[in-house]
Amino acid sequence: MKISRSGVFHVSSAVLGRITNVKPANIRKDLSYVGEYGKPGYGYEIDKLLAVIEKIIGINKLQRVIVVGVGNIGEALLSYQDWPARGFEIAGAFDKDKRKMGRVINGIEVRGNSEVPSFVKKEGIEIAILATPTEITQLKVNELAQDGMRGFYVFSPIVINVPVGCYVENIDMISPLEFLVYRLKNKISK
Amino acid sequence: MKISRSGVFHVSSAVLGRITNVKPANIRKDLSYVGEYGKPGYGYEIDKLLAVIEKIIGINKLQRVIVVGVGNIGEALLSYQDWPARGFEIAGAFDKDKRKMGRVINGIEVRGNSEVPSFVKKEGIEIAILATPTEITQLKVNELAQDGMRGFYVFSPIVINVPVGCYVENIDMISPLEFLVYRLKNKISK
DNA sequence: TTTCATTTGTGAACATTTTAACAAACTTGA
DNA sequence: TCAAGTTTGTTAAAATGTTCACAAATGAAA
Ligand SMILES: NC(=O)c1ccc[n+]([C@@H]2O[C@H](COP(=O)([O-])OP(=O)(O)OC[C@H]3O[C@@H](n4cnc5c(N)ncnc54)[C@H](O)[C@@H]3O)[C@@H](O)[C@H]2O)c1
Ligand SMILES: NC(=O)c1ccc[n+]([C@@H]2O[C@H](COP(=O)([O-])OP(=O)(O)OC[C@H]3O[C@@H](n4cnc5c(N)ncnc54)[C@H](O)[C@@H]3O)[C@@H](O)[C@H]2O)c1
Repeated sequence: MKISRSGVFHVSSAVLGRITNVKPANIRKDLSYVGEYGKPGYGYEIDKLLAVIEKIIGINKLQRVIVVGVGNIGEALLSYQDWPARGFEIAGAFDKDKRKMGRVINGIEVRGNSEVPSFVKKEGIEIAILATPTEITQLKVNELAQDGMRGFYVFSPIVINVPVGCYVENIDMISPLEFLVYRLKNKISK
Repeated sequence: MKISRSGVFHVSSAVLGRITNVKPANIRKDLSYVGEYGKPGYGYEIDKLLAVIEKIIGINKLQRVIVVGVGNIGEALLSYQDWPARGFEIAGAFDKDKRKMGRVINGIEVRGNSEVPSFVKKEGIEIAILATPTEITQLKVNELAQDGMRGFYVFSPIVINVPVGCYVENIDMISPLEFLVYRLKNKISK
């Protein structure tokens, strides 16, 4: 449910709790850690709350990233329409495969691996999304760290190591499905 | 690091901890909750440990699922090569778009929406992966629940409600990227 | 204004998770 | 067989996270 832009300008922790399946007290406590944004008897101003949260996360200004590896996942990412709404822009895409280089997907040109260093330097980009084959992902991260990248969002289901000053987030798209199987089997409502 | 099938047949909590960045005591405690599989002075037999875990999760036998919505993500899922290694098989795929129906991707035929009820009944499938536009995902889940589906793996970044006896797992592919931005900004090593 | 109904922020109670520490159990090699 | 060296499973302590409950603050209505 989109509660913003629908004639409602404020929201209580009770309502937020109903929407998100989180206990209201928990929501209030969490928000209290980052400041006091609510008014007693009224709730939280939605626009203000969103702005504050986006500022805290750091997605209040557009984040430009590159995609490395334009295979199944990489292509889906390039074709994704909601990047701007989420505060991101895919500034460039790279693949080692000659058959993919030169292709333009959703307005984004796929470049060769060798262009990475100059591209990210010129564009001032620090975050890379990796959708490369699992076997080479760690090597690729090492390489990109050398090129000055500092944030890595990795789709390979492995533990990735990075130098100090660099940060990595992993996503394993299959694990939640395994967990679903487990819950189904054991009737675990969560 | 793949530690199985490499001449090593057992592994200690210390080694598992190094690989996964988890404290050894934590690994031992967690494993102790599901039984006693380790030998003092020796560690855990890798094959046995894997078998036990797969059995507990329920992925020791092949899990057959359907994919609903063959767009960017849906197509990437159909093309994914590692489903068998992970214990899954995509038994069928469905889309409402006539242009996608009939297409065969990675050996899987894309069928029309209307075929879902008979297909899942005949094939005895209970789990659906939804890669549909965010706006219609909840509706689609309701529909599939009517058709007898009991597990839903949802790619839309929204809270999904299901009837009792049904289970849902969500994956928001963008949130981890937002968190990466936050960590980068605040130098949070995790 | 004043009253009534809401809703926040938080201190304290309660619950869960993580960590450290170590006796007991096992392997290995002599 | 025995002694030395590992590593487990578990207990208890410490740390972290969640929930309750309520005074204080605010908005809305009269
Ligand atoms: N496809 C899925 O649905 C899916 C599901 C779960 C996990 N994953 C994981 O996501 C990752 C990517 O999967 P995929 O299915 O998109 O793989 P893919 O094989 O379709 O794509 C990999 C791409 O990386 C490119 N590449 C290879 N080496 C490169 C290099 N050195 N530099 C730049 N590009 C290079 C390849 O040319 C290819 O285009 C894998 O780790 C996979 O396990 C994918
Ligand atoms: N593409 C990405 O990289 C990405 C990233 C993050 C989140 N997501 C989320 O994943 C979901 C799917 O995204 P996408 O990019 O694959 O979307 P998409 O628009 O490319 O694909 C959606 C598919 O669903 C089909 N569809 C529509 N209505 C249907 C119906 N009633 N029954 C069956 N099929 C129907 C469409 O024909 C289309 O093929 C969305 O919720 C999106 O927010 C996607």
